Amino acid sequence: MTTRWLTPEEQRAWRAYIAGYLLLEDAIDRQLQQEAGMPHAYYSILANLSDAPERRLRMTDLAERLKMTRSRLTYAVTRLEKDGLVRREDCEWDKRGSVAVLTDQGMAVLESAAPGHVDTVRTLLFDRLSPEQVGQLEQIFTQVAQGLQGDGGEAAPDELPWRRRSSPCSGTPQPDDRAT
Amino acid sequence: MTTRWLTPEEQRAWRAYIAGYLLLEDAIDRQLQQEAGMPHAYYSILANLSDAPERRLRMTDLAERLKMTRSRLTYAVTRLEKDGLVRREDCEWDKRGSVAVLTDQGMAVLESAAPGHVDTVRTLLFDRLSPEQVGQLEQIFTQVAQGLQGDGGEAAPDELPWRRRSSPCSGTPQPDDRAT
DNA sequence: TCCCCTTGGTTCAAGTTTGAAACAAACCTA
DNA sequence: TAGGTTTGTTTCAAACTTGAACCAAGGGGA
Repeated sequence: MTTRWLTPEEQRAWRAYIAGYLLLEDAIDRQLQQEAGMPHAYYSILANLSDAPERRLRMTDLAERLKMTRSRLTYAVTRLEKDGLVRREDCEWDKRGSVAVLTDQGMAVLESAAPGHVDTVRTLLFDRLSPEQVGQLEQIFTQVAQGLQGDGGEAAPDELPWRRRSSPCSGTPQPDDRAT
Repeated sequence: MTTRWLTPEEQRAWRAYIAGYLLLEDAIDRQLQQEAGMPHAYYSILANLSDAPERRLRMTDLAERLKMTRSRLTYAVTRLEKDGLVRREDCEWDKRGSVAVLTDQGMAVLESAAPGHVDTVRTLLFDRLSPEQVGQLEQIFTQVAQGLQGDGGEAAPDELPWRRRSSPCSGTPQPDDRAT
């Protein structure tokens, strides 16, 4: 099949997208590095844990939510643990498991960094978009993400027995926020 | 000033965007790594050079176009040079300068990798978007990027004398394509 | 129960990225 | 034209990411 190249419109969109997200991620990374001493991905780990029940999540769950590889997460959590922001605990009913828990210190760091981070995201992104564009952005990337993870199947996450034991290693999502 | 947190709509958009671009970049990187033995950023270097007049560009110009730091580019070009895909030459009228040139071999590698890459971008992104969404994507990220580079001022790049000497170290943009 | 296959996590080496120097050439100004 | 600043590029160490092993432990099934 003879390659279907990108149309001029697609090329422009692609270029704009690449430039935009590179600049945006760069700016966010720098801001967080300066004000919180960690890259965006690490901040996201803290933010994600803070939203989870009991501030704890199993490594694999966390990795999946953050779209990180497990080894990357292992490395990151090790660093955050050294900094005292996260603690690792064993999962009781699955001896293979490891649970990352946000410490009080981690929560404190997160709370002190959050305003600056949110402000950056707002200033650099949302303040420049109309409400309609915010909706379009969500719609576009939701479609893209679905195609990329849905591909695998993602069996409906219905009642996996161990997810409900009284003292869960990980919990279920929750809409709260510190902006990723 | 008391932080203006993200609205629910903004939160959803932000989360979708983060997940989407992480998955997308990951997929693109893996595809290129497998089929061309290099990450997306490196492919972009080749693609960008191939579009430039005489397939050559000064390091700084290249870095700016690709939104890369200079040191990152230095490292990348050194690697590509080892692979024989790019060659470095001295800039004649500015002895500080260094020019990256795409070799024939580099061009060949690029051309063999392009179809697969474009196909990936198309399948994962454009085939999932309506024509309107493609336009929205461009518009949104153009606005974002403008805010991020325009901030610095970016004095109108009017006639810098050396840019026009008969045998330019770098040239001017050009709309052609191999999908970044 | 004994195997074998899958799953959850970590480890290790190799490759990349970052940011802060270090240099050298080009520019400007007095 | 000497001296100081800016610009173009590389270098270096430290941090981060990747992917391929590796090591349990869990889950069947014969």
